Amino acid sequence: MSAAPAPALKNVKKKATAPSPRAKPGRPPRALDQDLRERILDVAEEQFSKHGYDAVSTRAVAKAAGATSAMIHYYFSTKRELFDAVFARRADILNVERMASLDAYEKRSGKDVSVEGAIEAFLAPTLARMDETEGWRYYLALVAQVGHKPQWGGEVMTRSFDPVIQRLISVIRKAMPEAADVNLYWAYHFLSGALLLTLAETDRIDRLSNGQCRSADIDAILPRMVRFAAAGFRSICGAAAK
Amino acid sequence: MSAAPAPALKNVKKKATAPSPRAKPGRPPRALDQDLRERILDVAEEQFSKHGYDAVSTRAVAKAAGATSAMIHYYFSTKRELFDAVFARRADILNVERMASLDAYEKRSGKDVSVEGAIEAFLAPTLARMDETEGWRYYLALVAQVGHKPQWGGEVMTRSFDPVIQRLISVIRKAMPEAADVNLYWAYHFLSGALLLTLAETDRIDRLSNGQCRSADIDAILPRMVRFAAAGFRSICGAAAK
DNA sequence: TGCAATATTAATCGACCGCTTGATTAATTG
DNA sequence: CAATTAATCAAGCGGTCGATTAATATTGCA
Repeated sequence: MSAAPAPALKNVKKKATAPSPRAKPGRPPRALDQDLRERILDVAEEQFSKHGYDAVSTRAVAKAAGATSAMIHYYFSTKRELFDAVFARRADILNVERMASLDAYEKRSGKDVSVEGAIEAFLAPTLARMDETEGWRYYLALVAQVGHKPQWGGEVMTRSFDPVIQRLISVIRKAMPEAADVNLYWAYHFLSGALLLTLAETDRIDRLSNGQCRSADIDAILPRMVRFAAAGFRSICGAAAK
Repeated sequence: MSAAPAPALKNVKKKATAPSPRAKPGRPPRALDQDLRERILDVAEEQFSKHGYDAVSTRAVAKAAGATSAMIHYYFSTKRELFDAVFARRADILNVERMASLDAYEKRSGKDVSVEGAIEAFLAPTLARMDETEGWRYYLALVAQVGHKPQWGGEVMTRSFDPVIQRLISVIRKAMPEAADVNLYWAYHFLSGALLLTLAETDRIDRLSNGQCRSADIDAILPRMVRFAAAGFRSICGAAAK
């Protein structure tokens, strides 16, 4: 029997949902670190975003966080679980905000729900984060990558974001009661693509437009994206659509 | 000095444009391969598409192609050049088709150029390929990944696809002479995102819509995407846009 | 103070990485 | 047939990968 508690935890292999080494206080014996843990998450977020999940080693994350690679496995067990933690951290924040934004819009608009209003309520919280911190920009670019990553990328996205998307569509449906579901979903698919490419913040559009568009210029993007998508929704979901 | 010709070629390091090991017959000594080379490209295309560039090893490509890893470096020198070869192969085909499609549309529509027509001419050749072979589907999903890949992803996309995009915008401009360039470029940005997410063929939309949308159903996608994007272009580029 | 849980490290494991080497095979041409 | 050269392989290079281990340092509470 080993005396080390952490390996003991690992040996039984993530049994239930959270093999977290956090203070699970039968008796909280020590000021749990929390600090290094967050630092690891920050660094992993940046590296995954800048280079992609597969191009980043746990060693590289450890070094940049000023820790050893063993610490990463101590707090997160596997590289994949480290990624999941990175992804979930801000997804939870974002989902709360988006839901609240949609709720607020629906409440204040009463029966006068508009497609523009719903889409704006959906997009604004996310895009606003791009103007906030580097960390949020790293995270959102990571979301864009994951959304186009084969294998488990799709599952991560579905698990994290589908509920709020269904909520968005339900609000839009109030603005267009005659719309067929298939068309609503296809329209969302197009909107989603536009959003993800924006979150990626590659400077493709900057170069293509010879500097006339700046991919970080949220104030320019948000109103245009709202109008673009709303017009798109109407054109394929509206009464005129065959 | 080594007797082996291939390493000798490598030692001077890709000097000019094409260090192709093809028969450059001062005296053609053997029935040049061409066969294995294509097989390697096919396999690399599939693996890069399915797992991502960084998750695929040259050894894995070699094994799946029924060759040794040395053969990959013999034909392509480095992993990155193998990728570039994979990417360029079908990009060249696609660009010729897209240009021809836009030319043909402009010619046959005369002065009655429409936004819908231009966008259709731009999208149709690409989407049609998705119904053709597995190879094309692998390739197009790879394009979607690269378009959201940090670091050198953006440069690869720009180098390969920017000319035909400028051509598209020039045709659209004929349909909307009053449109400001900034708006045209932002509108294309949104269209591009929608297209890339479609090419990725993750089945996110399939699950989200509970099977009502199928991401492989090009006949359903093309007309909707054309209408969606055209309405979007008009809404932010049109005379009504402030 | 002692004890048990947490936090951390250095060392290590086997597998795999991109890439290179030296040699061999096979086709072609003079 | 001898010279030439593309095509191929088995083996190996130095290095990194994710993950584990055993030992130790630190802490909070009884």
